[in-house]
Amino acid sequence: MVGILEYLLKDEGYQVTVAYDGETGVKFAKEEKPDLVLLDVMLPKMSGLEVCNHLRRFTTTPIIILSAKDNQEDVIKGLEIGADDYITKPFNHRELILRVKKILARFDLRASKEALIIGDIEISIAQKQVTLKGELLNLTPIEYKLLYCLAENEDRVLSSEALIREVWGHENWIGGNELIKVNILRLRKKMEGDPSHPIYLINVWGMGYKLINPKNKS
Amino acid sequence: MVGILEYLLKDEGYQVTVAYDGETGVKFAKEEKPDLVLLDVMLPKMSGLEVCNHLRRFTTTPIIILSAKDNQEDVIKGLEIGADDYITKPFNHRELILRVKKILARFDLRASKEALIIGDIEISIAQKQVTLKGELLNLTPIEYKLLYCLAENEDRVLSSEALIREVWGHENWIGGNELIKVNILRLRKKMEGDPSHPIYLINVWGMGYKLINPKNKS
DNA sequence: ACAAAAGGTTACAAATTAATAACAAAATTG
DNA sequence: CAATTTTGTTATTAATTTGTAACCTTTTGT
Repeated sequence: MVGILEYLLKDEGYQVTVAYDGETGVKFAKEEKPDLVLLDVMLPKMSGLEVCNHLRRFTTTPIIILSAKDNQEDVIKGLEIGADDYITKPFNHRELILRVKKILARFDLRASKEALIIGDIEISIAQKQVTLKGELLNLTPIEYKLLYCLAENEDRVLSSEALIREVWGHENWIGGNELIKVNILRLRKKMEGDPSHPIYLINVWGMGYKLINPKNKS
Repeated sequence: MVGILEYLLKDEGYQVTVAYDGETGVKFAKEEKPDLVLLDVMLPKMSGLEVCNHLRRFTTTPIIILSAKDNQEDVIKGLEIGADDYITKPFNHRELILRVKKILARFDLRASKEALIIGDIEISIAQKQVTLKGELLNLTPIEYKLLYCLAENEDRVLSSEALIREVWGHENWIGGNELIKVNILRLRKKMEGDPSHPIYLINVWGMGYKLINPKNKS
């Protein structure tokens, strides 16, 4: 049974950790913080319902319960305790995958929305950090603000004046053009493969700068 | 249909307000701020999905979608838009009540976890104690609060200002940056193997501090 | 082609910021 | 109330960031 599930899920590209009894299951859940728990109600050492109850004390990770078709009571108890969905055995393989996907999609929605993504650039607002192709860029606060400001206005050209106002908060054109030039350069050095031929941070002559997704042809 | 639902829910002790079309539904939701919204996808004037979308603009109230069994597309769309659960028609009365209870319980739960776990750190809220790899850390009240605050926002960078507000309750930026620095140092001395090279309590230059689980590669 | 304007690059000094240590005030404890 | 612990303040040092200015390159209009 565990083997089938493991095979099915890994085949879909998920990373799977298995436990053969409730106790180790809870332990793994604590350690690894999975995105989803698949839980059989019939388990050695600790019943699936106990496990479910236990998990809910320290996490809101979605839990799907697996139970025999003739054991609806446990399903109902499980949902009461805080499980998110259930599947009855024997189950259709496709249905299982579908449910897993659905639940994950639902819970994904809450966490995301906290990032701006432009091509390979990901700006995590919560972490105040930027990754490029998964690698962390070590941006300074000014650089971060500048990039964030441009990212919010993807494809739109922002004038130096506008940037000075947005990023520095200077109303009176202090620092002027030099400030922009240097800091754009600094950003490019960190995020462009070849800073002399930028593909993300583009200058429009006489107008200002814009951030683009190089994969969007236009 | 509406009648059945109203009867079922009132029978369970819930206070129910009904609306027969999307527009008035949204209006009521704005006015009465319900704890839960039950939403049929087939509605006059405004589709259930539109209503869902609209509600999500001003509230995080849990939303359960009702749809016919042969209309799974709308369910998926609904979940994408931000619904929390769905029930297919025709539905089992007991199941409906269960789902409602479960959703309400989950949204209640957020507040009342027993422990926060981040890597090897376990913060027992009831006991106000912290263990690292099972060993008890002797934290002072301020240190505990600081760690707790950071743990609640795992991975999220908190600025010194935010921490001063959350931990000390000072609105007026009293104590300032120094206070944070020193207390971060004190925490690190107690919980980091090598306080000079922290693996949990990380600084992001110019931004603030965050607590991370070093086992989560990212 | 040439000058003017705009953008790119480099180098450096001033200003911030973080880590750390030492000390004094305040709060707890017995 | 004295002793201990906790907490806030200040000072020092090292590292990092940031603005400024000088200089070079590209674009544009004549």
